[in-house]
Amino acid sequence: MKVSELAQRVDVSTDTIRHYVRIGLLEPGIDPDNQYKQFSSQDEKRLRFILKAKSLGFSLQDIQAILDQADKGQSPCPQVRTIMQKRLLEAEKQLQQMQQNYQQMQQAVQRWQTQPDCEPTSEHICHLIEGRGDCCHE
Amino acid sequence: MKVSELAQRVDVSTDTIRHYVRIGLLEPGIDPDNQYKQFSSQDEKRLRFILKAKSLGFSLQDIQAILDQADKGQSPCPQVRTIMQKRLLEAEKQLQQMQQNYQQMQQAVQRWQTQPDCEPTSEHICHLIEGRGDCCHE
DNA sequence: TTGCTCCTCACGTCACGTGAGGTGGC
DNA sequence: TTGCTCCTCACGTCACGTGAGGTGGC
Repeated sequence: MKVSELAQRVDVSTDTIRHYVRIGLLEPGIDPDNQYKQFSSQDEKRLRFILKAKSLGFSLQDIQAILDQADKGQSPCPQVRTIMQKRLLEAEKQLQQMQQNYQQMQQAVQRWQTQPDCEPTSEHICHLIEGRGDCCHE
Repeated sequence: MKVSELAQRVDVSTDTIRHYVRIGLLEPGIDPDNQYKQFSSQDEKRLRFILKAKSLGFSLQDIQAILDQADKGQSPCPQVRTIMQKRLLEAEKQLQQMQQNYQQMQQAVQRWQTQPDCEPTSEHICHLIEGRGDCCHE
């Protein structure tokens, strides 16, 4: 099948598929007459696998390594477990970081509700961002 | 002061400062003799402002717009409030997304604890990623 | 002269998205 | 011929980090 058909079947953009081909995750056949890519049902399975792995937090590089291993006929499972551990730790840190940031943002918005708008001075650019306290009224 | 001194004082890398200069967030003077950048204490304040704004979730583009407004002598506060609303909503969505992903990752790891490693087949690349059920032992 | 700092390109990161410019299929 | 799809560059996104190759200061 052609790019657009595959794209429809698995519900991704043709650009995404082209990207995966570009970086070697997918290797479709090529029609020698017109250079059109020919995707087999194996390619479709491979693509679905890629998307599933992505949704579990693997990077495209991770997935490349996993597929390489499997293509060699060896079990990718040990690698999968190792990488996932790493990604899980990273995700935890990121999540905590995001939660902190989010709280800070919320708190800022709350504080700002009782603060007026002010003109910038040579000392302060924006009192909302720079901290609490009043501003313009000397 | 020179790049490295400023970098030390506000605790960022010289590369970060150079980046901000490159995109116009900072506009230090330049020593005509040696092309060295000369940062004033106003530049330092500006940099501290940038970092504070960043920590509140503003993008560098946001900050550029805010600084432009303030440089014109006008109050950046209304803009600041508007942008923050937008960023807050975005952050909320991202946070929820990350939380969902994180849960999925955790659940996957749990399931995998009772699943063995298996060789890839023409039908399956990695049963861990592809779903539940057993694999190799037909 | 040595070792440190400064400088400017220019490319890499991550996972695509987006033109531009050209071709095949019906 | 028209309108749609396909193709390949090649650059943009975000906030820097990282060489490479060269220069100033002490």
